[in-house]
Amino acid sequence: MEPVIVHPWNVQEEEALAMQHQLASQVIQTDQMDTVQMVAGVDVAYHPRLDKQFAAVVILDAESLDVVESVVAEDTASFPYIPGLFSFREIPPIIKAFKQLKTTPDLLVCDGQGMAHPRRFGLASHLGVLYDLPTIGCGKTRFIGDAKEPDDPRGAFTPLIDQGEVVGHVLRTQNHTKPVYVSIGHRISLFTACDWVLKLSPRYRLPETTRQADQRVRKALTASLQ
DNA sequence: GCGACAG
DNA sequence: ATCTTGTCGC
Repeated sequence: MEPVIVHPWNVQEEEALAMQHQLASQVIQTDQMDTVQMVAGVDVAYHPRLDKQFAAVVILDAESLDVVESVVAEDTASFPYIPGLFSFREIPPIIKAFKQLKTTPDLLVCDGQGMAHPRRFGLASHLGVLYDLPTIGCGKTRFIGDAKEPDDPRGAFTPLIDQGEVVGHVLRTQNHTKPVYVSIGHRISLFTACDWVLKLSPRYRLPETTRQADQRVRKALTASLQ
């Protein structure tokens, strides 16, 4: 599948910032999704030299959580890692992987933030707008905002607040386990996003989508080292 | 100026 | 993200 929006990636920091400001206005913060049957997960891994990168996209059956399709693409990173401009480093290889996909997902879960971002346009929002897909940001660690520690039971959450605004939820997906940072990517509400993260994390801290994508991308990376 | 800083 | 040894625990 191809993006519905195409824009240059060989940009400098200043232009990338301007693009984020412009594209952020297109993010939809309410549920605009059909019945979710296919859920996608995406992840990127790096060669020890940090210029070679691999992206994996997996498609899971939303009910059984079985993997029904997976693709991997290799690329050379051209944009440096700059906090706040993460998507300009990771999306190019992800676009390569998406081109190989036969299945169109109904929802995409990303390893990183959505609106929990300085300009409310993290990786998940960027991918959502580019592909016009409902997306969720599910990060392993905090990027911006402050929050109290959520209570013990799985499902408990606290608001993640930045500049007086709720930009995400700190959500506990397993009892006595470090919580994850959930935020709106695109075309979904924060509460629906948390419901999906919980549904996709029946056994482990991270959603199965992220785990499966991570597993495949690591395998591709390891194979390339031999 | 200093500290923080998705992956 | 990746480099790294052991270690504690289910």
